[in-house]
Amino acid sequence: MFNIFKKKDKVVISLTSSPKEPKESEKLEESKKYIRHKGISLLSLPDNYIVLDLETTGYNPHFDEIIEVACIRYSGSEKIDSFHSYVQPTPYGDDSIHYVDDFITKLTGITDDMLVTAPKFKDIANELYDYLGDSVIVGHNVNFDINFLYDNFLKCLGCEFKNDYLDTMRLSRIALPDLPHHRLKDLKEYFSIDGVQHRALNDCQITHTVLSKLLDYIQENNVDLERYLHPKRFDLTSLTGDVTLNDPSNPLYGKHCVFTGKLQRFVRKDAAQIVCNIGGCCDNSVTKKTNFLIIGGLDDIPLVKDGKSTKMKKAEKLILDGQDLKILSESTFYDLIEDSIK
DNA sequence: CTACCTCGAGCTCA
DNA sequence: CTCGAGGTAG
Repeated sequence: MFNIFKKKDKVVISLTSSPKEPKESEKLEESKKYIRHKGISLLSLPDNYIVLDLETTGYNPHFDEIIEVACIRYSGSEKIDSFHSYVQPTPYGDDSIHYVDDFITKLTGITDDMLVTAPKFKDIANELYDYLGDSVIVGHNVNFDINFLYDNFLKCLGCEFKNDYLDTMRLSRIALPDLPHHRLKDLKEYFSIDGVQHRALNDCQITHTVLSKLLDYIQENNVDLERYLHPKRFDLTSLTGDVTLNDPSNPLYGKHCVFTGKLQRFVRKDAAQIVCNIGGCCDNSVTKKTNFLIIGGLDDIPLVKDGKSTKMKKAEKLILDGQDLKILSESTFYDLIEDSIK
């Protein structure tokens, strides 16, 4: 099985510009050069994949550098082979050779001595690039690693790193939403996994164990990944009210309601539930059936310029056509449902 | 109905 | 970066 997460495909055609093109579009081309065209974030795996981890001198791919890289290739749950190398970053300071500061040494155990004889990234770039091939990359918050690799491959080889990837942190947040945190450390404890953290190869092993535990859990508990692969907006028409709470004397009873804008006191689904309990019915768009349009705040919402959403404009037109439709302010709406929310 | 955009909140990586 | 809650266009 091989799911694909939908993503806007911002493919940029490069270098077709002629010298006579106006400045405006040249600037656009220029800005596009800094967009990373990465692979796709997956939620399930093909048979072959590579677990990867980097140690770096910091968080920022722009200023910081890779000091260790490790990968393990798997076929299913079986380890095939691995790749490991220290990487020598550019030294800092004067005479004495310093590659990493105390904080990073303390965190990772990697010292200047270990990097003196290490290859630079450009020396391993080809071998690593070939090793990774077009395999799916697995890692914890793997975007971090992908971004470092992307920049380094681009710089050293002039090519983009476009491999698809699976992020165990994303998977964990979906599978175990009740965990307070989803750091690798937390999952290591949660699943009782042994091993010292912050060494690249160890972290690969830990990440792989986390991965298989998560996949087992997802399998056993029928976790719905489809929802994240094809996100759907909540369908208000699917709501069913509690009949015992129906209030035939309420003006909303038996009427069709639509919301626009952001409500102060509720998310829309909860407000819709209240309407349904009264005995009303909620829809997602203004139609010939609509009796009430409830207006939340439109200020923050993009594309609503003149203070009127398209729902509001449509409603005003229908009212002119004689439809039994009233536009309610948010506070009027609260007055109407007051009795039902106790 | 389906697809895609946008914003803010919350979080993890060395 | 991802998700959820809002929007629009076709």
